[in-house]
Amino acid sequence: MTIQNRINRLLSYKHLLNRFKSLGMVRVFSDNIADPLGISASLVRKDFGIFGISGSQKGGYTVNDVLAKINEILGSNEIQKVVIVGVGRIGEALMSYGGFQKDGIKIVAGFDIDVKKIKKTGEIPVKPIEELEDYVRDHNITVAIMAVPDIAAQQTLERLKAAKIKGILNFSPVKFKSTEEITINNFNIENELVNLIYFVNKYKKNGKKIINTNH
Amino acid sequence: MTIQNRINRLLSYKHLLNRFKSLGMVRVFSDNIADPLGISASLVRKDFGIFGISGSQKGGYTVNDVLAKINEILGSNEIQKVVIVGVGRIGEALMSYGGFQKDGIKIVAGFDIDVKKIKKTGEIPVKPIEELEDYVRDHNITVAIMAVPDIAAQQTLERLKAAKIKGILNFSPVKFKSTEEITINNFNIENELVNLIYFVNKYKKNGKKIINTNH
DNA sequence: TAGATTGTTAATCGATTAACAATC
DNA sequence: TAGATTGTTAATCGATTAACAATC
Repeated sequence: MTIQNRINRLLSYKHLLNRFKSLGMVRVFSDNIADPLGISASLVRKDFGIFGISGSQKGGYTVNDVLAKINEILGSNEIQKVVIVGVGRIGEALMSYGGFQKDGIKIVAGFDIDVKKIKKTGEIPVKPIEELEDYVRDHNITVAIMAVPDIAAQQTLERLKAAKIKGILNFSPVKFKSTEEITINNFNIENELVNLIYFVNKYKKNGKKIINTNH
Repeated sequence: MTIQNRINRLLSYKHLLNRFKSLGMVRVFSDNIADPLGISASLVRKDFGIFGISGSQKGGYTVNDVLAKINEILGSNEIQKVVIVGVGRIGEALMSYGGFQKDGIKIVAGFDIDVKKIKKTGEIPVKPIEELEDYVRDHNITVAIMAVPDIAAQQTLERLKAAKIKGILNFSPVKFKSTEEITINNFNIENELVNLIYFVNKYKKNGKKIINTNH
């Protein structure tokens, strides 16, 4: 989980530094970054060190340099093409959401088993699921979002595997395990809700003041 | 983060034990649970110990007893009422999703600023945002799902705080920090995607066979 | 130079696992 | 009893933090 934490922090650094930048700040010290994020300055410096971001003992880190380096590391400069399988309400919501662009992510196509969903026009086409494999190969896609109902989950996974997809963000209620061939990150809403409810109702109630970590 | 991990594991145990049960299994050993989940039997026993689930050295744990205890711990027996603020595509998707029931969670109302979304009929009513505070007080709601666009996020948070909501599952693209008064779990799709893309394209590419942890 | 910050090593902290005594 | 599993303590492992030498 260490890499995931580090990449998540990198994103936090990016957002914070962009805000610093919009305030006109040019240079920052590790403390300036650590404090708002509630982590230690050592960790910021260690993260930077690991990713080859260096500063100076005099003036800390240059905001623009750090941002450029982070974008380079995260690949936000090239466009990362992603497909969505399952164009229900969640799939549609993600397709119409414009916020991925700033991270260099572009949803290039949707796929669905239901012919009524097929749409050749519009910004993002919706294609029949049968075309997934060819599309993924022809457009060199490695990552897919899976937003299908539980009964379709297993079958969809097989299709994605057959298409040689390497990473799946899985919104279906069925959890799947990663293997060497395919990385699957499960986005399980039920789990999150149960967790939160437990925390709020059971744990915090006992007069304890535990602040949750937001993952 | 320890509690969250433990509760997540409790949910995994629950799902696995339900499958064991459907196969007709009556008793299980800690090994039987640990292996499919890829954790150690010690951890299973430790988790059980912490939550007061006990077994016997002879026959391990009784499936039904463990399930009953887990449901009790998670509060899945009583109905946990949750409201949704922001009835866009994601909000609607969650409202129409029937899978929360098995975990004892019920979405009892939606709230929106847009009068066109208001709906008095139907299974789950959609009310004007102005009624949130009264509703939350009258129905003793502690947890809310926030599914609003970024521009509405800050304002919505203020309303939820004013309504004395204790826990928020935040689907908006704006991250918020938990405080002592309110626990906020951010469900940030962009982060997840950037993470996954980095992992698949950059990290795994180097011939390394790292299996992701699915959180 | 004196002061302050980086880069890096050592210490801490917490979660998970291994080991094993107790016990059925 | 012998064998196997639980419950629990000690060891390990990894991530974060503290400390500090190097350096601007």
